[in-house]
Amino acid sequence: MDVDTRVLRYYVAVAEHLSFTRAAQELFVSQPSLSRQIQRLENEVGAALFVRTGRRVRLTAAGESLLPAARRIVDDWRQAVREVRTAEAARRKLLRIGFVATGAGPLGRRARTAFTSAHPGITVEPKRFDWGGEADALRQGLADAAFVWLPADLSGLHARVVATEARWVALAATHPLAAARDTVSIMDLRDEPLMWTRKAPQEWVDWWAVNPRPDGSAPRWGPENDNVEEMLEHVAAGNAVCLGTESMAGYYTHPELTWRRVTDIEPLRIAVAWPHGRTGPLVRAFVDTVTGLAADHGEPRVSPA
Amino acid sequence: MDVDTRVLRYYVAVAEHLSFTRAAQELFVSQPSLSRQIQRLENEVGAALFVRTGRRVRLTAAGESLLPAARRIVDDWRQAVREVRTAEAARRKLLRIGFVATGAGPLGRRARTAFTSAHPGITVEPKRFDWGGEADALRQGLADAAFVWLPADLSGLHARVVATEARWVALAATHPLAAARDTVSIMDLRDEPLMWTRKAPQEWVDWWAVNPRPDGSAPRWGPENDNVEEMLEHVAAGNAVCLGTESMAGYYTHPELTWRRVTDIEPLRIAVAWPHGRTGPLVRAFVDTVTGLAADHGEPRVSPA
DNA sequence: GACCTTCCATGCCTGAAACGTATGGACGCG
DNA sequence: CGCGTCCATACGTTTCAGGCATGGAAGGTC
Repeated sequence: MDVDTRVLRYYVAVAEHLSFTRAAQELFVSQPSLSRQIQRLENEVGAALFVRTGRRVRLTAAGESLLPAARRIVDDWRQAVREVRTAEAARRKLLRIGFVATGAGPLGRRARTAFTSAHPGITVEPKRFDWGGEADALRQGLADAAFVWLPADLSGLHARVVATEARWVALAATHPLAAARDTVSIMDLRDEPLMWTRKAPQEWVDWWAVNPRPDGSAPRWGPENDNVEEMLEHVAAGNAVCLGTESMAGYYTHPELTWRRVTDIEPLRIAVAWPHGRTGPLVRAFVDTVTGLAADHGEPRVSPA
Repeated sequence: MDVDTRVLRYYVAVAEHLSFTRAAQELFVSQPSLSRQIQRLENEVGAALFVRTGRRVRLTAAGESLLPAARRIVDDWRQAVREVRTAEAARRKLLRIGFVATGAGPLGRRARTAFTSAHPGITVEPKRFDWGGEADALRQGLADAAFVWLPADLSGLHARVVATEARWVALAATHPLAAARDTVSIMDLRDEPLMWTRKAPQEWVDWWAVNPRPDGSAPRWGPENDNVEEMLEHVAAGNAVCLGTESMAGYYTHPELTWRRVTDIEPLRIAVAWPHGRTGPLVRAFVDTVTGLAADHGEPRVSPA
């Protein structure tokens, strides 16, 4: 009689991929676990939802008819939670700004101070998320606005690009390249194990890793991590190198770490983003503050993608 | 990010009763467990849903705003599951008839055989439920039609009273009343421990127990049970007596059990019931079969309550 | 036709969470 | 000022989702 929305998400994912294996990868669960959850659900509703015939999976009539309800419930709950979280923040006079690592760098701090002096009653609450988490945080109502690092999934969001930052590479202080060069080329990093994360989609990881490289080769992959601190720990320990932003080179100085500018890869584009739908006046005011500051400093002002 | 519809039902129940204790009773969970679940939910959505101020519970603004979504999701899922179950039964050419204990007695069996000969391709599947479970089974799509023992919660259902049955009492074969009387009065049972169940609502239990008694007294309560078999085991063991129907006196004969007619209490009314909304032609045909047979034998034909 | 790959299901173990019982603590009432 | 009511917390138990290892069936290849 009862279901968890998690199970409904599983069901929708399998229905969309028509594959347990691929759905399990997308959902970050093991394939056996997913199989069992679907079996449980089928048992609960008293009908098979999928026909598994060897290497092909397809929906049964029951599976087709239940699917819209599953999507509806998942979306309904998502939206309801988002609204409650947003309303609660508004009630507490909070403006929650999501970001990753250094966010928009100096622009973020300038925006925060400018906004605070213009709206003295409001507390601006910076909220740090794991790699690729800022955009989801907006969709889940965990932040009111965010500095999103592109590329990112912007569905359900408005976004304006407000800054770009050159990319740098972090090396262990003892790394040969640190001594040899003031700036490096992406091809200098050909054989270096590069950090990656499973928190962000593949597209995001590939963009950061410059995959494929200009010569068509693939990067060598190093350890996985969820956020800046973990990443830099690995780098300082000499297990890998990582790409980051110019701001990160300034913010995360560390005796065992050396930053070098990478000259021949495209810079990071940073957008200020906020969710679709009714947004409070504070969000609009913050976005305007950011875009105003960005324009003053010659940053591009771009329409949403 | 995820919720179980169970938790949403808990939330709705607390919101309706504005009391954790009473909601817990209605939900058949302990009050501490309910408190924990609500806390979890509040933590999940990031806002208090209730204000607990000593002996009074009331909704917060967040609680008010989340409530419609919670109701919507619970109902949505209920309905979706009901439709899938019903469609699956139709696909398998099944007509599932819910009942409790002996259902409508001889009328039920006559209806079944008549229906089966008129619809040879259809399998009629009798489905036995625990006390008070027939009506819920209809709402949950676990049966297509049912013989419902009144009083019952008929919300969401159509119902027609098709039979009445005199009530009898079951006694251990060794019970003094069994030897002394051919029929008994409800007041003869004043001091006998009477069976009861927590599967059915209080109103149902009270009606069966004739509570209050004609003289205003309350029954003496004996052990709890979920269905006929459990009930009669207790009675045969001499732990209690129980009220039942005339059919039960005929169906559940047992060397250690004696049945006696109770002369001075109102008979059981039995309705054939089916869910609101689109129903297949089979359901309608079955209902017509039953009402036709009931009319042939002089049973009342009554509109829904 | 035998082999191999692919993909879902099953068995087994582990960790988290939901439940119940017992108990604490705050408020209202007599 | 005790007493009852009602929600929260503590603790032990059971249930269940998750991962890993493995089985078994379907389809493709040589």
